[in-house]
This record gives sequence, C-alpha cells and structure tokens, in this order.
Amino acid sequence: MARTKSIHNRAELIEEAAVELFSRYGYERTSIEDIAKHLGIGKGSVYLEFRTKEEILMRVVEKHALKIQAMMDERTENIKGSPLESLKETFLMCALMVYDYVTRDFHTPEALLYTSLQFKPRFSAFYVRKRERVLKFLKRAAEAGEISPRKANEKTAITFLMGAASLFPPYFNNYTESEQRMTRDELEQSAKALLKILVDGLRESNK
Amino acid sequence: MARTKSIHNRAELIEEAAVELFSRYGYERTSIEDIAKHLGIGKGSVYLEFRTKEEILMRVVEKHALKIQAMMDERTENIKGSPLESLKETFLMCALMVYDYVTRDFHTPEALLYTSLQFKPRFSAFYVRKRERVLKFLKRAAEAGEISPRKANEKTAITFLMGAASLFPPYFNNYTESEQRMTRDELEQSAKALLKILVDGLRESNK
DNA sequence: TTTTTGACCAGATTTTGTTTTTAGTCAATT
DNA sequence: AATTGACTAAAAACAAAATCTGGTCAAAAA
Repeated sequence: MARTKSIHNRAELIEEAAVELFSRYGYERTSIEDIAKHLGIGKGSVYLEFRTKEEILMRVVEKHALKIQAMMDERTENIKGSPLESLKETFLMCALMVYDYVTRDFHTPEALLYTSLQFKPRFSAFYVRKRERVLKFLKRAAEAGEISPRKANEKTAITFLMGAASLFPPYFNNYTESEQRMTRDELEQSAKALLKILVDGLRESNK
Repeated sequence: MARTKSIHNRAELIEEAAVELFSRYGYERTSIEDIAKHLGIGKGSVYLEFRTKEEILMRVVEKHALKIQAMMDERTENIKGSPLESLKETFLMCALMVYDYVTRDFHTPEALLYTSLQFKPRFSAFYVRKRERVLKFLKRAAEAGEISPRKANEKTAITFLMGAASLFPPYFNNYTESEQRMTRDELEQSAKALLKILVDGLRESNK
C-alpha cells in the first residue's frame, strides 16, 4: 500500500528548528543530526527537503532579508510627505531592526549576512535588492522635485549606502570613546545624525 | 676604560629595519633576531632601545599616523578658499594615501591600524587625533560662515567620520557588482561622490 | 510502491602529544 | 659602560590519532 507523506510542512519545521539552533549554538556547531533530533525525525528526511546544510542557512537568511525588504517596500509604496524624509526614517528603522536581530544573539544566522566575508558573495542579491529600494526612493524624490532627476541613479544609491554602512554590522565604532559595542541608544543617535547629513547632502547636491 | 656608544641612531635604524621586514614578511613572522641580524647587531641590543616587540610595532604605526596627520595639519593651517571644500579634498587625499600604504603590501604594519580588531584599542589615540583635525575644519567652516557655529562640535565630527568610514580599510564593497577588492580608481570615484554628499549635507544642515 | 530511516563512508575537524621557535633576560665579554 | 648571545619559559608549529559530520543509499516501514 502506498504510504502518504506524514508531515506536510516539514521544510518549514526544519527552517524553524534551524533558526532556533543556529541562533543558540551557531551555524558551524549545529549539525544536521541535531536539527533532525530536535524535530524527532530521521537525518535522511532533512535531505528530502534541502540539498545541503548551506541551503538551509541561505533559506533562513533569505527569510530575514525578506522581512526587512517587506518593511522597505511597504514604506516605499506609502510615502506621505517628503520621499527624502521617508528614506531617512526607513533607514533608521532598518538599522534598528538589524541591530535587534543581531544583538538578540550574536550567533543569529542573520548576523552572517553582515559580518561573514566567507558568505558575502552569496548574499549579493540581497544587497542589490536593497540598492534598488534606495533607487526607488531617489526616483520618488526626483518626481517630487526634491533632487535633480539626473541624481536619481544607481551610482547615487550606492554612494548613499556606502555613507550609511557604519550603521550596520560589523559595528566599527572607532571614533567614540566607548570601548565596548554600541548600545541601541547610541546607534539611534548616530543614525539620526548621519542620515540627516546624508539626506541633506542629497538635497543640496541638487543645486 | 669606559666604552662609548657605538651607534647613535640605533633606535631609528631598528625602526627602519622593522618597517622593511614587517612589510615583507608580516609582524608575526618577523622575529626580533631577524631584525638584529638584518642590522648586524646582537639581539640584546634591540632590547636596549625597545622594551618589547609590540613597542616597535607601535612606533612604526605611530610614524605612519604622524605622516598622515602632518598632511592634515598642513592643510588645516593653509586653508585658501572654503574650509568645507578643503575638508573634502583633504579626506580624498587621506583615503588615497592610506590605500596606497595598505595595498603596496598587505603585510604593511599600517594596515593593522585599520584592520586589526586586536590592536584597535591601542590605536584609539590616533582616531581621537583624526577627529580633532575634522573638528578644526568644522570650526574654520563656522568662522567662514559655511556652517552654523553650534554644528562645529565633536559630535558632528564623529558623524562625518562615520559617514566616511567606508573609504578606509577594511574595504567592504557590498553594493557594487565587482567581486574583488576596490581599485584605486574606484575608490577615488566613490570618495569624491561620498565626500560631496557629506560636505553638502554639513552645509545644508546649517539652515 | 512511496516515504522514511539510520548505518555507513570519506573528508574535515578536533584533540593530543611532541618538537620547534621565539620574546625577553642576564651573566659573561668586549 | 656598552654589547652580546646562550639560556628559559611560554607560545607556536607540527604530526598523529581520534572524533565528528555532511551527505548517500540500501533496507525498513507504511
């Protein structure tokens, strides 16, 4: 007699278990068998859903990236007043979201997205998408007459992202006295000040 | 009969040999004895000039930092036109200077100044001094009426430095397509664009 | 017949024990 | 008084053995 699939959302359960275990123990120190045991299934079953361990990681990171992207999309679509002001607020929110993810547990796989040189090339799609969101903001700003249309290009988006890079991990806080990692409050203050200058700069470059 | 010191500038010679060998082989892979042999002196003599190996490294890095600082000082004193324009040019020059140092040979001890998490706390003085230079520029800009005097403070200097951080090592070039390390030309283009926005932002914040 | 499993394997990683290197000292030498 | 290099303790490099783990697949379960 034909056997029916016992669990339908197995892939999803594996993802959830992976988030849990990767966050607690880190990616390298979590084995496929750990994940299987955690769910009470056989190791082989994991490989019925994912081809490799890395694929699980990528899926987990992807999920996180999509959350942030969704937030950005939502805000890109519903711009009320000034697009540039909206860009500023969005990036502040984005920086804080990432901070919360990463500091909740430093082993969180999302941290890899920002810190791992090894995986960085694999995440390029994420960065490209982020760049596209910024470009969208710039185009809206051009439509609203806040910046010159010829400034609403990819190059300007990259420049903006480079300027804002220090608001994302790894947090190299060289110029402040404080020894240890930035606090959430420090980040918020820095982000506000830096984003203000960057956005004002975009505006000014108009003239 | 009392013996006289055979070499007067021994400390200096040791520094020069250290730069040479550290650059070629790296800090860890250069031993004190290597340095001594390179100069044809005894190992113990090195310790008559320096207390530890790390002290030699710090001296070497210090020397490099002083060179960059001297450049900045020279430009701070001789501001012809707009202080903000001068700040922009100075930072472009600074970024390129550092790039040349660091890429000449990746083992160059100066690279540590920017890349080593281990040594970073030891170099805080360098960063503070750099911050002070920026502050000086801001004060001159305030005097010239380019920015509001209340903006010529430490906090703004830090914000500016954070914004310009991606122009210095380690070069995290996330948002560009290119896989490998930034070329000098790419850096120059990026630096010009980013510094323009930052400086324009400082000016705009005035209003 | 289809789904699930865990024993199995090769390669990577960790551990353990040994050897070599080296930062720093100091009694002997110049 | 100035200089040296043999010396030491600790660290680093290395090698060998033991363990772990990503991925496979024939067999078991349904």
